Amino acid sequence: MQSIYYQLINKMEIASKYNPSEVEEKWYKYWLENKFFHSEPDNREPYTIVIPPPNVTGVLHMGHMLNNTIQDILVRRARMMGKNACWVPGTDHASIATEAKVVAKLATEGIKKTDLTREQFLEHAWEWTHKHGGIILEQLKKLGASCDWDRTCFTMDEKRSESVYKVFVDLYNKDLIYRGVRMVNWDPQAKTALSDEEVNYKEQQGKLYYLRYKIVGENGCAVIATTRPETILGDTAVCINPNDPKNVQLKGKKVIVPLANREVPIIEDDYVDVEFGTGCLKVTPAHDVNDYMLGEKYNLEILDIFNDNGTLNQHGLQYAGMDRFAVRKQIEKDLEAAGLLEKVEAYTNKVGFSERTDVPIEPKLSMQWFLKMEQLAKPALDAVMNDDIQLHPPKFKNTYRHWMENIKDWCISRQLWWGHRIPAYFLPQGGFVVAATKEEAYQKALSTVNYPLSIEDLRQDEDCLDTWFSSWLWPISVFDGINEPENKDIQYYYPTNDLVTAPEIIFFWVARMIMAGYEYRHKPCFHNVYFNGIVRDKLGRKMSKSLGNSPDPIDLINEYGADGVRLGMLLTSPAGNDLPFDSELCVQGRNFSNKIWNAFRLVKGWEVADIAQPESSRLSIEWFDGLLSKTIEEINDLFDKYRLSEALMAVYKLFWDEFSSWYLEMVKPAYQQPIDKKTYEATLNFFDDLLRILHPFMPFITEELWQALAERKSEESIMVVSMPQAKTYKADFLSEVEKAKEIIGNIRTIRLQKNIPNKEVLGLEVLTVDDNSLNSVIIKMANLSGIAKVEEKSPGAVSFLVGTTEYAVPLGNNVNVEEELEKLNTELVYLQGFLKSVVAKLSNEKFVANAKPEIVDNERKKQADAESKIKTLQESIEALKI
RNA sequence: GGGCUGUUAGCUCAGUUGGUUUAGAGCAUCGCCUUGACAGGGCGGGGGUCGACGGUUCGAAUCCGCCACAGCCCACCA
Repeated sequence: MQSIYYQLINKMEIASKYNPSEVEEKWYKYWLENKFFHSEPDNREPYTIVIPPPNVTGVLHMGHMLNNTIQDILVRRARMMGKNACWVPGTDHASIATEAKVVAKLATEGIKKTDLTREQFLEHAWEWTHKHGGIILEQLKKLGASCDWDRTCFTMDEKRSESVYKVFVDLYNKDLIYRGVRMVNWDPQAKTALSDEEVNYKEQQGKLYYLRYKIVGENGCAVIATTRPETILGDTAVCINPNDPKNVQLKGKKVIVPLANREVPIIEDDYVDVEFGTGCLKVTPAHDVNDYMLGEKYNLEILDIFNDNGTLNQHGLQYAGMDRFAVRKQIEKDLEAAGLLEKVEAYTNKVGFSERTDVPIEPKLSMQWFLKMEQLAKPALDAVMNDDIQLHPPKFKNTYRHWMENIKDWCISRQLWWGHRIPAYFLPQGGFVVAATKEEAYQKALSTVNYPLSIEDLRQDEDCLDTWFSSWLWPISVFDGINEPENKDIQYYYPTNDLVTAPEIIFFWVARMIMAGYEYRHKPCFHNVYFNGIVRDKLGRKMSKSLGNSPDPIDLINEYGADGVRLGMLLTSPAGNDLPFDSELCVQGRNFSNKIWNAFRLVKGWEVADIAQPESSRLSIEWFDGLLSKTIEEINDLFDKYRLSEALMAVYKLFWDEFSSWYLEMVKPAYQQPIDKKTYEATLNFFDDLLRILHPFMPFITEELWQALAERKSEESIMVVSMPQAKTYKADFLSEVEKAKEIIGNIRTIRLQKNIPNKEVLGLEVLTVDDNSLNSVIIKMANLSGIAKVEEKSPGAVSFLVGTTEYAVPLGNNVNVEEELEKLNTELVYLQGFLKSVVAKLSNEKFVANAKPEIVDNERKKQADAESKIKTLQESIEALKI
């Protein structure tokens, strides 16, 4: 099959433009059929990446595109470097996001979540998941992702769920999980607690209300400033700063809460800012984090005035049942009417909003499950600080350390149904047991209670676990390393090698995975973390659905080809830097595809004959062979440093500038002339090597051309051949070629300036005794009749310097003396300026005394070179003047 | 408010313990070329007092101080 294709493409007129859509699907299918993506443990060194699981019902956006392109490059390269590469794909159940989508979908059908039982709701959720799930994985295939699809996981599939329950029970048994009343960020719309990380603070134009609290047994008032007058119904104290001279008269008194008419004490704490408002603070322990801390400290009563949906409860008195914001408006009027409102000022403050529902969050006391973090954080912090786990770029180390050193306990419960239900079972007469299954819980319960108990008496906690509580196990759970800690896969693939993710989730996910890794495998879960930037639009705005500024990656792939888009994403994307995306970048990627395609057309179009190899071709091959090795070394080094964009640029220049613009031109036979066999074969070998180096970046076009480059057996693929290795090369020879290129460049410039067509053959004189081994190449590339060694250049020759050697192109009457003089003078002025700066340096005694000897020697050499060049120039100028 | 980054050509970025011609790359821009791989091309050019000001040094884009601006993270004064 492959050979037929090979013959066809050889005979056929190849199209002048590369058509990606024709080839991409074909090769992806070919790779799948041959199971090239699949990995099983063997004797090779493993290379493992686990995908950051996208939301199960999500669709591919530009961020995924960038993230997965990088992973695919790393995986494909590792595979070609001889490693057993395994990239595990999967999806995340994304409890809040998915539940929100299902609720919204049900709402369009007129169904309220509260009308459904948990089981009914979950049926809808699973239906939704099956319908929309996995789309994103299919989209990943379009970009060429070489994931081991046989290993696809879902955070809520059987094994992953089992892992979650096991870990919960284990941590509970280790006394790291506890239940407690805490002030949480309550989302009254989603009716769930949110982590601090899920709250966005926004500036709001609000009001600052000054309220009068009558002093008990006196005529006076304490005036208190607040932004939230509705919370006075939950006030259980008023607090002043003990060092505040303004409020000494309040010490030890009691005041009456307006409207509620309750007496509350005045307490003293230096938490209160003397400068703010009146220096008096109302304390509402149930509805403000800081007030809660004061409440704990002074043992104040806690009065919760809200229902879960943000309306007021019975403590809200006459306002019971009203929404919190309606109450704020009403209470302002009522206070005013009662003469208890001193004044109202405009005030700008920051209010927390739910990341998911965009509703103002309500600090609320609530019974939640927590995971103690201090003990878990310790090894995770050390691992990053001592580089057992390296962050790329390393600037994130500081951020990481700061968070880990100030870590707070993780609230792991969420008031949702879609997710892993907390495996805690309440007993009929109080207390609870924690166990992975209801049966185990029952057994455990029987041994703790001394009353008759049936399994139906157990009531499982209604809440779910935070989504991250399953994803923090991901590098372990995808290999089933929690359930079967000794299994072959986990032993072989763990620790994974690289993690590629966005810096936004360094705490949500990365830090927690590291903790889980040490807790459950006593090893790092990966060795390197590569943070890709955030994809922004041209104006620097984050791409988002609401702004509508995000292109659909699939559209881009259709327009520019997957390889083109991959290149576009990576071209200006150093690790950790945001990527201002512009489809122009994909144009550059597509143009490069086309360049490769056309280079292939050229080479494949050559007629091969049994003729002698020209000297220039022999030299060109020697040169490119060396350059290839040198560049491979550079690329390897860049990959070691995770500088992927720079590695890509090195390959890009190697192919475009060095191979296409120089090498191919050097060996190209004259029009309709054949090429010698030796040169042809060397060129095909170079092409083969270049395609291999390019493959991780551009998998499709490289496969297409590699298959067509030579006759291939079936089941062969570029993706499983080895990456070219650097050989030793002669650096001197490479720099000699650079000099030859400079000579050629100078002659080209002369042609351009004198309007001499490339077809016209020129002569070249060189004023030196040294031989240049590359004359044959120069003659060919510059279209020269020959190179003559002379002691004095011809009259009417245009000269130039390369290094300290002077070259001259005789042009007869063609020389414009004025122009020539001006050009030479410009160069002379530059060199004299340069010489002056060098001489100044060298005549500075302190420089000569203090600088390293090699630096001084180098300056002397610069001086000699400049002097020699100046002399040559002056001679040329004199000669022209005659 | 606290902390961490950063500021180099129109744009995106390199610049490796201070010295390698008077700062580089890709893209963009400009000029010229153009039947023989490729106009999605070739060749050539222009463009930066390295954010500002001080300091250390024989020598600073590079080290130190201060300032300005930007981005991110943390906190969240009622």
